[in-house]
Amino acid sequence: MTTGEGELPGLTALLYAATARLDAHFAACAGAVGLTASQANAVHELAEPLGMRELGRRMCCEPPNVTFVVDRLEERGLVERRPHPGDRRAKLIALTATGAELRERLFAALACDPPLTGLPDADRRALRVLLDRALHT
Amino acid sequence: MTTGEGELPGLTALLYAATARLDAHFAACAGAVGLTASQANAVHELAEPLGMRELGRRMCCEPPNVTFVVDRLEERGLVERRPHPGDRRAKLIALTATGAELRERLFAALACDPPLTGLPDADRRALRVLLDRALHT
DNA sequence: CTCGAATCATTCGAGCTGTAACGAAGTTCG
DNA sequence: CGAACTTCGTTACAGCTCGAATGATTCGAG
Repeated sequence: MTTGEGELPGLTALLYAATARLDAHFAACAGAVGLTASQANAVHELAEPLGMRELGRRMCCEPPNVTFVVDRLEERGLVERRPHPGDRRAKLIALTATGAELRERLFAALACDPPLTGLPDADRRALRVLLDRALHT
Repeated sequence: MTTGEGELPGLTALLYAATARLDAHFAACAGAVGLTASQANAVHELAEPLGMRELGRRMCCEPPNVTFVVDRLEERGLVERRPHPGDRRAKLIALTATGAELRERLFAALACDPPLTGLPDADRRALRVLLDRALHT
């Protein structure tokens, strides 16, 4: 949550600040099309119909959460639960026409002025290398 | 939430992965002393008695949240609300003896094997520079 | 084929988080 | 002084998230 006392002061804070920037941009784009961040996360992943479980995997969250978010999207007519052919337990979540149109607008908003774009490519590459190293040690 | 389509693929994911690592360590340390991450965040900041507002500022969250978390800590006898001398609106949140002892154990846990420690100092410095640059552009 | 284990989605309970609105207390200014 | 504004903490409400438990279905071992 804060420093963690062990790395040089500031690194942790900088990492949190960077992800906060990313979150803010995503949430702002979601809000611009009338969605919450979580709902937008789901819509974002629904390029094609997915089972609840697979959708949860791609959204990086647990199944109950997917149920909750899909409920809200279904109430608004943006997605529909379809029976899964060949597995009567499972369901396929698919965007409706309205949902698909909204997904297009979401992507358009996301492409507009994303964070970290001011950083030169060389720096971005260096950042990737360092973060990758940090995560694999 | 995910890529954001505009930076090189992976940078966003790496940043989220890094902060997830930090969160996981903090939550694990909190759990080790019987606290949730938010509760531990509050305890962490309570080096001295603070007003609700100031505590919220340091925890990086809104006032209602502080009320909620302090409620739980107070129920467990880890903190107490004291009247603020000189401002009858405000309260001072202070650790009890039990709370202070638990805070010590929290810090001990946090110091034990923190993330990103395997990274050489040079890399850490480079990371700081790059993140700082990314945030100020 | 049948019974037990695994998997799917859901529900429940708890906690976290924010915005809006509130009453109480302090501050400012005519 | 007294009215208007601000600030303090709280409450109410809505949404997000997870772990545990549940019922339905599928799969696998014998």
